[in-house]
Amino acid sequence: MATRAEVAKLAGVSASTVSYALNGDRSIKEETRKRVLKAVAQLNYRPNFAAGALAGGKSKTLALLSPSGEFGIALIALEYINGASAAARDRGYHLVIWPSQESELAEIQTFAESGMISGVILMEIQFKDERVDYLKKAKVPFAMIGRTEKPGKDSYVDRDFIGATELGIDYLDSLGHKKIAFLTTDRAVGVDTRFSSALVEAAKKKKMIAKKIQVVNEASSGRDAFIEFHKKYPDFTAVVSLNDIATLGFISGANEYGVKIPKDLSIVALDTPQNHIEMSWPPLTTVNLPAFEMGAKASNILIDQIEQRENKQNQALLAGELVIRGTTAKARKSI
Amino acid sequence: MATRAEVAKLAGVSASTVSYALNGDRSIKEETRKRVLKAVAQLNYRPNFAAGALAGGKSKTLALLSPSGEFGIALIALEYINGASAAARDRGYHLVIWPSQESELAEIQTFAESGMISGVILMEIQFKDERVDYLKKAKVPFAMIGRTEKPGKDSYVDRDFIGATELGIDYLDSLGHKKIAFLTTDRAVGVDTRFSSALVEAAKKKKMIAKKIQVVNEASSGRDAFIEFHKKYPDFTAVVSLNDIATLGFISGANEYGVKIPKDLSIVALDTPQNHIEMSWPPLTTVNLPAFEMGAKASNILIDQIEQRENKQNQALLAGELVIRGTTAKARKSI
DNA sequence: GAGTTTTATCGACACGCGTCGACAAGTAGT
DNA sequence: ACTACTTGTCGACGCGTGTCGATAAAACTC
Repeated sequence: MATRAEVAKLAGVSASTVSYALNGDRSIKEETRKRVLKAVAQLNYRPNFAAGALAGGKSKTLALLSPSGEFGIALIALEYINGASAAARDRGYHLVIWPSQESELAEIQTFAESGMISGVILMEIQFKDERVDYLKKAKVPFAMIGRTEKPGKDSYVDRDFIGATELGIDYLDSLGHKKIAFLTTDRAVGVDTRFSSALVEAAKKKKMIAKKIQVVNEASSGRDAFIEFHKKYPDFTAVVSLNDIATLGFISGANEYGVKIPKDLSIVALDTPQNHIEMSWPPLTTVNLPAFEMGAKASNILIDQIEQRENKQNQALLAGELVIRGTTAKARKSI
Repeated sequence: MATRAEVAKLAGVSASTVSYALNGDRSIKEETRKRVLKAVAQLNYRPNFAAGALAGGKSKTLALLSPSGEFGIALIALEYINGASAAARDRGYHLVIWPSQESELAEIQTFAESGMISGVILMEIQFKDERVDYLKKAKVPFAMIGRTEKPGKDSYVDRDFIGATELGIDYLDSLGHKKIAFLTTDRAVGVDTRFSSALVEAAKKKKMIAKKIQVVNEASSGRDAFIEFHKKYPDFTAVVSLNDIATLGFISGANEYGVKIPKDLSIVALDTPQNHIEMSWPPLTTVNLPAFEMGAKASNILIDQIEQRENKQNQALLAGELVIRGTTAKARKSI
């Protein structure tokens, strides 16, 4: 592999000039720069990663902390990872996946100090999240996908819950649905309640009746939810789901009981990653979760922060778009 | 962050002695080593990553090439990533996710040469895979999850197709199923045919009738498959599925047509990642795909290779285990 | 006990880059 | 014409580690 010195020789300049020509930290005559770039291309030169990190103290590597649950990384994480990884690459950074237990939190700091890592992306943020507190104390730059109860000035990317629910509700309203139920996992006050309270608000605006059905993140729970729904709200015509896996179970339940989707019952899913949509039949109408974009945005925000562009926006909310597929239709005339 | 020099001073030895004490490349008096380790612990010293890479030419970083399909990283990839990442960490390595287009293949080589990457893990291996050819030519160490038609001495981890299908078939046999269908995506000769031909063999051994139903990797295709199955093979009592997503559609179809699972029809899925199981109702009986272990094994094989432990086994086949859940029961008495 | 090998340690250097200070040449202001 | 900047370039140094050669001490050999 070519080194800086070789490029310098070929271009007839000094080694440091090559550096400046490439990084643009000092003014360089345009003609010289061109000569350098030509030499770079000719030799297929690429700055040595380790040397750069050593000399400059910048590793250009981001860590994505993934709380490894029972099944490891959560499904949705895939698209975050994809987005974050692609955006990082576009800016000359790398993304390493860091399956983390809580016990390993201290390790992150050590690695950050050892130059391995420039910043951290966190997912599955809790209302109160000790990881956030820790990283702040340790002065490791970080960005969240999701947000804590009071994010303050911390960097984050999150869903625009209000926008997303309104997209779904307004669409159901336009189809004539007036009595709906919604599936949610929220138990106590926490991250999940952001969605359900936004939904209640949106429904109220449209003068809909919206009843809550509690689920957990399992297909079987979705099926139970259908049974509950079927019994308690026989005259309801639509369901909004805030949990992707339960949705699939819910549809199974409907199939099982002979309730036709979308003729008898419409379903809109609000928090379903792209990859899950292909797994349902009929294909789900969703307000899609722009997970790829969220991951990408998280990377960009984090890199801005690392590079000290403090003027830049470091918080973002993304709503997603309504994508009409096969689980919604006009409300059947109410009984 | 503490440096090697500080550790040396505290331990009362030279800097190089610290190196040798930690890396064990030269003999060190046991007492000295202990003193060094104590100092290391005391200062919470961790060798600077970049410096190590620069001096030693070893970056201790693995790249996992993920062919970014339509939806980015494939679902199953998650567990591979988890496993590979965890195993890498245990051996002091890092795993970066590399969303790759074919066009970027050359980039990998450059990065490998620039010291950024020590080796590559490949997934979604094709029978003929140009990436494999490229990496071999470029002399970048690599390991495959899956394998090419003729892997030769290349490192790989793959499923034990024969073992996995036999587990599934033998179980169905023990339940009295004698006429089965199987869902598969194989069209031409390729990776997918490994599974179906193993299945045909296993069925023959048990004197079962096994009919093939062609699907593609979509839920709707699985539903179509059910309809085909229902019409063509009304007296068949079991289905083996080799495609996870189609399986879910197949079950939807069964629900829709009032065919009760497992009473009327048993289903065994052979290639279903853990994360998909939770999405079906009833819960799927599977021969589980040990994806985490496969990822971990791939890391370990690759690291062995990078560190030149050539004596070690560099190919492995994993069968998985039969996990009985809710989609299998004794065969209904045949008509 | 002289010669030889082994063990344990040290000092020095190289890896390739970022960046600071120096300096020559050019430009602007008076 | 003198000073005061600015622009463009270079040489030198340091980042923290791996590792080679040298050396002193210890352990064998006959």
